[in-house]
Amino acid sequence: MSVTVITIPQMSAAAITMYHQGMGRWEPDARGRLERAAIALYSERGFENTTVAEIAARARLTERTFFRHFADKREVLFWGASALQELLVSAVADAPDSAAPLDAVTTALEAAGAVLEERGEYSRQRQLIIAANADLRERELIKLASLAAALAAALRQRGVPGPAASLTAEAGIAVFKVAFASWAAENNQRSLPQLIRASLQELKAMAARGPATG
Amino acid sequence: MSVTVITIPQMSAAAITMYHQGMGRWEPDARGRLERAAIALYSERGFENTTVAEIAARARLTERTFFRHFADKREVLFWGASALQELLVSAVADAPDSAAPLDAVTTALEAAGAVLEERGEYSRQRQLIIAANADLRERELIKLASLAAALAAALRQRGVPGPAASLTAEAGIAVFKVAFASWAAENNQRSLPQLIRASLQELKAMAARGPATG
DNA sequence: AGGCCTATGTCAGTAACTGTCATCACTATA
DNA sequence: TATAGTGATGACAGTTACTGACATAGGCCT
Repeated sequence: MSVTVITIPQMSAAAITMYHQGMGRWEPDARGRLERAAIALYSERGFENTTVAEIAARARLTERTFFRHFADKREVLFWGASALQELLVSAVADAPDSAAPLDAVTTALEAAGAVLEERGEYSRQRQLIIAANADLRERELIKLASLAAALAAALRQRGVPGPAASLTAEAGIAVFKVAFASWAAENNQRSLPQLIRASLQELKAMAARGPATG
Repeated sequence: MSVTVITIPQMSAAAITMYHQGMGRWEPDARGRLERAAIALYSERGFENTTVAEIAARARLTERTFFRHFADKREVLFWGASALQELLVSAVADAPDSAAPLDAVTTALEAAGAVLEERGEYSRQRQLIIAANADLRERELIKLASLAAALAAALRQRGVPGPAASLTAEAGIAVFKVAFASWAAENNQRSLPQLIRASLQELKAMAARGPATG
């Protein structure tokens, strides 16, 4: 049983500019080179048909160095999720006190959706890679689950009781999933934040309907 | 790129009883022996600290045979999910036409919950193993996602439009997750179906609240 | 009797990861 | 200015999950 902790090597900006003056020991931005090489290869020939050795070779590095930067072969596509998670959590924390829990979550998701839409090209390419492979879909789900847990925690900070917080967060993620799927499917007819709002309305309508309401 | 299809070897009941009369070529119920060995070892020393070779050895079989019965090391704990999924889907299909989508889903989940509660001891042991390992949690999430997809398809059969069906199914799964977590946490104070009903009520209340209802 | 079927064994191979130690440009300090 | 770190990478061996190909030998059918 061993837990590997990944520390991200950082090369100073000075070192990067100095390299081209012949000063650096290594070509700069190893992590970025690995990431670009991986995404290119995953796109070209698929995730399963790409070996870590090939990624490293294209980035002019060794396999060992790949695993120093990324915990595993999948994580290349997911390490950015933590930044998005922080964005979401602070958006929920900053929502006005008057906002209902579900609305606070949805507003936060709209903001995140806007960010994703800025990186539209990258987002779609990444989504294609993930959709094509079962292992990657697994990883995506656990990232979303972690997002839901973080949102639930943020809601509890706002005074929402435990189970309601979990349920609201999970429902918010469901809203996001459905909206994102529509966005990826249709060709930019509606923006991601718009789709998120629409999906939320649908959730509310669905929950309100039916005989056994209380 | 290769997809391995697992065909489950079946030994006839006759062959099983005949074995103890010295007739069979192999000890019977290889699959069951592998499953029991795996669960025992996962419980004793954890999933990561158990090798497939050890499981096979305890079951008096080879590693290769393990992979003929289970697609991978995790699948031992999840192959039963397909039966549960079929139960869920047919319960949704059989719900009365008058039932609202979300209520049809929840009723189905209550039935599944009752089944899980029968296997209470096994369910809890399995849950402990899964909770202790990230890879297993990933696998569980994708099984739940597949369940959600199957439920959504069943709802569409009932005439529920696409996005609403997805959203209802996802919400149903969220309800189930929260209820199951409570059930595993508290000591049999409330039954699983009861907890599912309570969780559903909470979802409905949450969706109804707030200013931006329409 | 002969031949097919099936569950398992045997064995060799690939590729994802991990641990350990060496290297050597850069940096801080004496 | 010598010297002692520091940090990112390389080199390399080892483990383990998984796959493919072929062998084996009971049971069954004709």
